[in-house]
Amino acid sequence: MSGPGLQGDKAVRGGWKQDPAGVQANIIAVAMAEFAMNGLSGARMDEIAAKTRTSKRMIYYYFGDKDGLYRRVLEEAYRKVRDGEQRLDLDHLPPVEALKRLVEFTFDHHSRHPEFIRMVMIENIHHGAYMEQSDAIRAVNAGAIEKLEDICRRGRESGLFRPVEAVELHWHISALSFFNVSNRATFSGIFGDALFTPAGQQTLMRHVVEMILRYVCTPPALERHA
Amino acid sequence: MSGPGLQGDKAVRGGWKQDPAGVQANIIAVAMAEFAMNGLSGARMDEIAAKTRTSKRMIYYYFGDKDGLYRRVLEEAYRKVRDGEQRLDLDHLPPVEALKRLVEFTFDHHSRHPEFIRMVMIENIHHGAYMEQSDAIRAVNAGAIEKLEDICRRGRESGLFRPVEAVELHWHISALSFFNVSNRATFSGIFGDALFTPAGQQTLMRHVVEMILRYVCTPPALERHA
Amino acid sequence: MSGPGLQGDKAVRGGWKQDPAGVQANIIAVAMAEFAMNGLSGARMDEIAAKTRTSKRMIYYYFGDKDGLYRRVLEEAYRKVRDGEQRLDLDHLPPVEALKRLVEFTFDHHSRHPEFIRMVMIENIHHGAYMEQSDAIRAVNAGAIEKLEDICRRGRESGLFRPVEAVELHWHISALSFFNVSNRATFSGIFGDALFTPAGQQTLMRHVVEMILRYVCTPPALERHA
Amino acid sequence: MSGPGLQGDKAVRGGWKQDPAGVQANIIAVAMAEFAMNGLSGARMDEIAAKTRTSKRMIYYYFGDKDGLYRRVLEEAYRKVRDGEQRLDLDHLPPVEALKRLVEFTFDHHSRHPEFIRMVMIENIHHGAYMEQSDAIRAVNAGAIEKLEDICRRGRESGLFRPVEAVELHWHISALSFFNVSNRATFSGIFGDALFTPAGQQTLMRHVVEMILRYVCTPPALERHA
DNA sequence: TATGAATGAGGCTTCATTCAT
DNA sequence: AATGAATGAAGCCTCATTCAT
Repeated sequence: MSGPGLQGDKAVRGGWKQDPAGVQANIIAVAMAEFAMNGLSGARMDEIAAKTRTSKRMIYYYFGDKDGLYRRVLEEAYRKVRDGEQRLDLDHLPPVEALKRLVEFTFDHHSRHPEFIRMVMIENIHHGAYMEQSDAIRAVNAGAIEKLEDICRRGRESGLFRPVEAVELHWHISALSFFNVSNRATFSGIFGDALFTPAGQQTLMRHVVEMILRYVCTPPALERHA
Repeated sequence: MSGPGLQGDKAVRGGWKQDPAGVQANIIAVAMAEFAMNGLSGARMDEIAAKTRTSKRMIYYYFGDKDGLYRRVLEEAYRKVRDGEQRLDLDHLPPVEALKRLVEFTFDHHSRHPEFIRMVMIENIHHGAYMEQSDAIRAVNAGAIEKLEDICRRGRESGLFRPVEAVELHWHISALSFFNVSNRATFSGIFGDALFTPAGQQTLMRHVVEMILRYVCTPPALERHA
Repeated sequence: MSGPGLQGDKAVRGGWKQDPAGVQANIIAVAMAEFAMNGLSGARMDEIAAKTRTSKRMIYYYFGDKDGLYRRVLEEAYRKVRDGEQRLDLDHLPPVEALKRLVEFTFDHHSRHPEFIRMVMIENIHHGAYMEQSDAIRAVNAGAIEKLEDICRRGRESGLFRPVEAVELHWHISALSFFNVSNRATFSGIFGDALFTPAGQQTLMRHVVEMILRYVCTPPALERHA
Repeated sequence: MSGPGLQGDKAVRGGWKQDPAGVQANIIAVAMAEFAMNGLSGARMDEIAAKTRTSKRMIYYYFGDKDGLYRRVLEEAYRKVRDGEQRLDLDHLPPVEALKRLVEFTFDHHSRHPEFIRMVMIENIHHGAYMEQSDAIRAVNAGAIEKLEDICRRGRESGLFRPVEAVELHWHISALSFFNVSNRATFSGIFGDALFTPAGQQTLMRHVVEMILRYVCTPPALERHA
């Protein structure tokens, strides 16, 4: 296999027509859509190649094989989501407000990035085997709970929060935000889609925020933010 | 064409060697394990047949094709889980206790039936397309929230519960119980598996119960059950 | 293979419920429709059995295997058609009239028995291999040209006909009558179906009669019968 | 998906080892023999592939599936036959001679191309369903009766022909020429093969020509050409 | 005579991947 | 860097037929 050397993120070079970074980005975007839509074994290399602006050969050239492509797409999915989270600036907000904002953001962000949710679902179907092989994914997620740890610390210091583990709190927030997207099909298939209309989602988000706050806050906080 | 008609649930008659119901049950059990393990396109009919006590041909005889088998397995997964829930007797418990028991049961039950969780994940990967075709699945799930509705009603009548929608409450309980199993691989891959040790799971369950109760109960309730 | 003994054409016996001859006739009728519709390899034993008033096992009991059933169906197809021809009484007609009637009858009869035409097409697709094995079919067709021989003889004796071979004349009549049914699909697909409307078919039949008469008759005959 | 785009008719370029046009032609030739021999459902893709200079996979690459291959083979069969007809130059002959030549050519051509006859038989067994889907086949056959129309017009203008429809005349010629090949097996099985020996065929062809001429010509023509 | 269950062989098709230029 | 042609392994499914009662 004669893979490429280093493919920097630098795009178009000089007056060339070639654009390795752009081609790779295009492949990844197309592949993410296909994997998210059909799963790992459900996605077809031919289909991916056809929707690409380049050829099948190039996919193998850049990513080695289907698994390599999948791994890279999974990495990018995490990267994109974590990048989005980085732009949240909560340091200047009081802890309750900050937590409220974080939950709202997570709930909304997940619902706006179903491909990410689906990539994670797929990775779980595969028992996390690909993520395990990828240092990049672990690196990308390293700072995922720093924000929450800061909020928890500040909340506890101000006496508004009970002592709760940041990781566990992240688990709660994730569960509610993730399930909302991941299980929409089956849940609405059984119980109707009232919760998934725009109005239903808004209410649901408010309630999720409230649930988290009621869980974290010492009793008096409830009155202030419900 | 060459499939069987309706196959009653009556199993072995007299000293027969033939046992249609048993053969079908065996196929379904094996197939559930394979589908849960590998997904719909990931599962192999050959593999399923090999692990069966019968032959590939019989799978097609009874279930038509791979999709037909999958649909039937999905049905059975739902049926098994709902049957388990039916055995819960909460009517004699006061509402807070009943809700506590229901949440614990759900959390525990889901964690004890990962194949069910995985079948539902897979069905969601497929956008709920197979469930949509199955009247049986809708029928099986019809009574899924009756218990919860009863608890909510009793809780509100006794003044202990705020008014909450049973379906939405079911959503919250499901989200927390489902995510615990469905996303275990990726979550522990990123944040470690502390939450998934036996001790971690017990703590988590307690916290999930508390989260639900804090959400549902009018303030004084918290002291009584936290 | 434990085939049946003699299955006489005698139908229902005494007060029995069983009716071997009727069952066989039913099977043959169904099978003829299926073979005629789909060809030998295209027809499905399951499909045939399902449309029968009996079971698959009985088909094998009576006819041995698929080929045996096919052979028997082919025999019956020939028998039915030749039986129809026997009912034509041409002896009392003058030869030109008799020939005219025979051609009209053949053309019409073929068009009314497309299953027969299709069975013969199918047998030709199979290079006549099954007919070759069947003494019954040869026997059934033995007298097929006696009528025509008689007409030719009478025509020639009366000076109205040129000397023509009865077998060859049969060939001409068959060709025109057979093709009309056998190639209807492709011919009308290419050239439209004007020739196959009721009006078109009537004209065509008149022209076929004329063509045969012009071929057979000494010149003056034309004026009399065109 | 993974099929080729349009494959130009340009064959081998330079010193290539690859030869798409040649490979396709080879597949078509082999497939035509197999389909003609065994029918559509009777033909085996494995058998076809084995007799090919390439692999089964390439058949699917170029033709999609068995039906696609069959359709293409049917197209080529029609194309080959119509191409042969195009090479007939009848414009310079007087109409009676031209018609005679055309009938002789058709009779002979059909008997020299039994695969074509068998493909058309098979297509009729399938009720013309594949031809219906193929614009190519309709296109190929578009000009099939132009020659005959010209002959009829010239014959009528010279007073030698009665007015006859070219399409219907084509039907008569086709019927006699087609049946000669299509029903040879059953006809000779019943009536012997005297008509199908070389001598028998020559006589038969003369008689078919005579039959057509007698049908078309005004009376005096008969003496000149019988 | 009758029937549902069972079967092995073989059919068609698709997949990710590599080659040749 | 790029492309159409080519491939082997393996997938799903169907068929005529027989068994057991």
